[in-house]
Amino acid sequence: MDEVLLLQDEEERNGEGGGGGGRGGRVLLKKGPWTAAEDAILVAYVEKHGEGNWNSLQKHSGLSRCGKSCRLRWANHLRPNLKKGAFTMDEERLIIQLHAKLGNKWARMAAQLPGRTDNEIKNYWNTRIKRRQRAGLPVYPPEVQSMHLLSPYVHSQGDATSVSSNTDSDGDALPSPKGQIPSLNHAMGGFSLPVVLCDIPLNAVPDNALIVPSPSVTEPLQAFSSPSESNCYLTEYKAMPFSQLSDAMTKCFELHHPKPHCKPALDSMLARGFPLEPDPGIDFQFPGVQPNYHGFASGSYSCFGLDSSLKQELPSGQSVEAAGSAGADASALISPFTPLSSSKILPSEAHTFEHVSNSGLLESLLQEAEAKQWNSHFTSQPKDLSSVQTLDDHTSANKTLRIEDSNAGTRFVSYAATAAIQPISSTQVYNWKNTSSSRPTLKPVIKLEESSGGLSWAYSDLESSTSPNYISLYEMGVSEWDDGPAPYAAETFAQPVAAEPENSSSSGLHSGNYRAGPTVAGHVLELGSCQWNNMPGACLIGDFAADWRPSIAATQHSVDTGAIF
DNA sequence: AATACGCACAACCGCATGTCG
DNA sequence: ACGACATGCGGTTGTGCGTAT
Repeated sequence: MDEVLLLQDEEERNGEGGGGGGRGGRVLLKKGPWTAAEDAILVAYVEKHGEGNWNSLQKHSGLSRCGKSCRLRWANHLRPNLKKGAFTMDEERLIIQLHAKLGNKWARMAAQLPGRTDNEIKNYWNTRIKRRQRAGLPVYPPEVQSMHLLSPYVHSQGDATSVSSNTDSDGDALPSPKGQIPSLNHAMGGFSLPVVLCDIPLNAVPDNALIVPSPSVTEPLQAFSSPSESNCYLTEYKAMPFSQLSDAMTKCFELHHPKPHCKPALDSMLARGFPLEPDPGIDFQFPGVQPNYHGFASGSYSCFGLDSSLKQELPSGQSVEAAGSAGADASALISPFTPLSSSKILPSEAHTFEHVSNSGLLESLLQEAEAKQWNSHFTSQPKDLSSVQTLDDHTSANKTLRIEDSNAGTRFVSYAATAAIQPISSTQVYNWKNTSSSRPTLKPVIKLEESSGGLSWAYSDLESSTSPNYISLYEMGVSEWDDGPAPYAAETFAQPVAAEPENSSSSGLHSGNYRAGPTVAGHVLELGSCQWNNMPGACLIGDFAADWRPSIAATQHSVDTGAIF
């Protein structure tokens, strides 16, 4: 290779800052690969004088290299404790996770990979990872992808959906996503479902819940990062496209689920949780086929208990045997909770929770719990969930059960259903609860239409609409929870600011803003926070006509979709 | 055998930031 | 406060090698 000779004045023009420049006349600076002799000179100099003063090094070592080049050579190749060779699996995993978290902050990533340089990591990413894109694979593995789908700094580019605070908890600037979270969060409204998931035996999961615990998440939500004695570890999960569900699901459980007692339920969960069989006439491979149309299935469920450090005692007589009998799912939901500690907390002392929480969402959730005043239904006799859901709270997508058990301590169980409204390529989706091969009956519950006066909504009997601007929400799989699920699904959908939907037969036209309900999307899009929405039970899958897309893109910050129990 | 291509790696370049006088 | 200098970071380009055609 030819040597490239730079004159000193050229170097200055090249932004070297003139380090050592302008003082020694014309200096020939070599470029290109380093020779062993040059390396030896550099190593000897650094060993004698230490790192730094790179321009001085250039002047005094006899190397015809600019200081910058010396620093780079030292940092990337010559300094001690450099780890050579291919990245290990662990390192690769870490890189992916770090990149999902930090973006292209190679130096920060390198700081967490001892012996590795930012350049190495950068090269790794630019080659191996981008190869995935060429192959049509997601940049991130599904669990990581979903994990960060709704990270507060993830934007939908070019629209009003930015939820970024632009700073992380340390106040550091967060990277622009620059499409790093690609299609999953595109402008159409990649709001989906963040989930806080605790250690819940899978057999506690309702059939119709779509739960993908992702314990690979390395950073538990702050509010519950250390429930020392409980099994309440928290993980976060975001919804993911149908096309990735099965894989991710399997991986998450098989690879990561740390609680052996959850294992036995895996098969049944998989079996009953994912009969997402594509209609022969419908292409569900949307990400590749129709990049603008994605379906998200979402559902989650959370429970969280109090750590014994809270030291709250439950007075005698206020215990509950949280066992269900009236409804199979209800009992399944509640009874399998493994005991926490002996900690107790009174409803009136729910604020105690706040000291472990910095989440406004959680706060409201707890307020809700308090508002319920821990009704006597639940303290005295087995209940099915529907009896606990009697509170007419149309303002929240979350319902919180307070479960107090003299043995198991106090738990809050929050559950909700949230619609993951995405444009999908089909007008119909499947009820994954239905394990038969036949298509379940879909119940459209809402029809949204845009008119000059704003958005109008109506309960719809149509299975699908031919209107160019519509959203139909299909209720999916809540029958075991409630005999008549449609009302609540409808009631919480796109609530107008000034008026609640009146009843299940009403319809109305509402101009102006629609209040984003406290569902996931609302929080994500408005507050940039999404940590405390949890939903099991049902998911609503929206059908979007293609023409709806621009409108939604413009209004999704205020039009929320969700369903509550 | 010649060529094209992809890949991995190394190095460079421009810019931003920090430090110091 | 300002400028000069030093350093660090991230994007980009260059190079060599292996493989496929």
